[in-house]
Amino acid sequence: MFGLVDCNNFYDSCERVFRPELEERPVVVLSNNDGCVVARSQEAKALGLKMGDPYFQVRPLIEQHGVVVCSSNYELYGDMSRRVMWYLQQTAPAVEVYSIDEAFLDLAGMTQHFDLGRWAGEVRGALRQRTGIPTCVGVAPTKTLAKLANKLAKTEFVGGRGAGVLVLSDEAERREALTRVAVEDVWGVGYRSAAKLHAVGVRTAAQLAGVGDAWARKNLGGVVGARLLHELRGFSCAGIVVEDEARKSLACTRSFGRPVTELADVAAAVASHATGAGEKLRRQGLAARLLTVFMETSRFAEVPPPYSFSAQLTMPVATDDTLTLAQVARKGLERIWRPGKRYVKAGVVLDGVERAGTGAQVSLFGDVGVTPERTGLMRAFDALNGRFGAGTVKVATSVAAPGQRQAWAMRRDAKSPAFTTNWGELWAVRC
DNA sequence: TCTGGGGTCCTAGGACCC
DNA sequence: TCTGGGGTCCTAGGACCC
Repeated sequence: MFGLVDCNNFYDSCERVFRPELEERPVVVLSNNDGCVVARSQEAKALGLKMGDPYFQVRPLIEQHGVVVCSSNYELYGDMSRRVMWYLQQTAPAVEVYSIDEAFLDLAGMTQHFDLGRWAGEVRGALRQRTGIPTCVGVAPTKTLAKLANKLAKTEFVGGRGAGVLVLSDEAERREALTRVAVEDVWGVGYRSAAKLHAVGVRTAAQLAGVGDAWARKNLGGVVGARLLHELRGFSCAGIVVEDEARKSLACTRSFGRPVTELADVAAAVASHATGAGEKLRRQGLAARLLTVFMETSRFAEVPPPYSFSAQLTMPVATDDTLTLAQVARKGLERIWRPGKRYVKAGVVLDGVERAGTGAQVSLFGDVGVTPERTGLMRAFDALNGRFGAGTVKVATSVAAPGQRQAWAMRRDAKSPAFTTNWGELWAVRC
């Protein structure tokens, strides 16, 4: 059996833990650059605000109803997520951290000894008490069914019914649950597949489970579709994946605060993203062999495609060295640079990720990349930024010329304090 | 004026290799 | 008349997830 623990309205719930005055009010959290709505409280959902709505479009509605607006505060959400995941890891035999607000639990072997419904209820209660975050739990024989059970548990819980837990333990319960979920709400059925399914009259998860395997293979992404049907029918096709073993790529990408036309500005952003990517690698003890640098123009402007330009470079040895990554990224950027365009986003993506130090090839030319001096330099770099704050030490090319504002800097006008990760922003309690 | 960021998996054609 | 099979690497894009 698999469990799926999913935090309710996660970003909103994180804000409410430290700002209880937001309780029962409509609240939205915006993406970087205050671009889109990415999280909504129940009250905000009731007003018709949708995931992904551009802020500038829904602003009148937000102001009309006095909706509280938060810029995204990933330091806070990341830290709250770690607390939730840590507790789950103390509690369940194996945990797959699926996203910032969700985890799959491997409950194999617990079926005979525990009442899983009761156990899941205790986990919910403990999480609420220890972290302040409300959750719902689905339990079922496959991951896809656990997601589906979670969805039903959440719908009932929000509607004032149910305990926030649903266990699908036998065939009758499984069949009944499938009839209550719309096909577009099944995990793995997106916008495109839903349209195809509607066109042939498939409306519910139960009907989807009954379509022919051949049809699914042809129309739902080949083997991906076939697996989906098996999982809905109760045959597990995917196990628990412990996160660290699984990481294959890693990225740092950002939209600019406003469109950028100069190479120096895009190059500064790219150097900053290469720095960020190097920090992520070292934090996780990883090194990468492939680096992709890309830049994009706006897909919403009246300019024909292409919108995206990228170059992938192979490094002689896997590296986690910021200066090497920044140099390689710069080389790639020069290769793809086209003047006369308004760029809105750039990024660095690392592939060919491996454990640092293991399996790393030795370069024929000896001194490429990993020297003790450079390893020491990076250690000092991380230590200084850790002690005195991110960005204390930077790559010079990422810094704007004296007196100039960074053309590409992000907008975050309504960010809450980093209540749990910054000494200067700790929550103040008056007695 | 203003439309996120970080992932996974899959496909496909051209260049190039043996 | 007749021109293989099996790879990797690169770029690009589609579909899906949270």
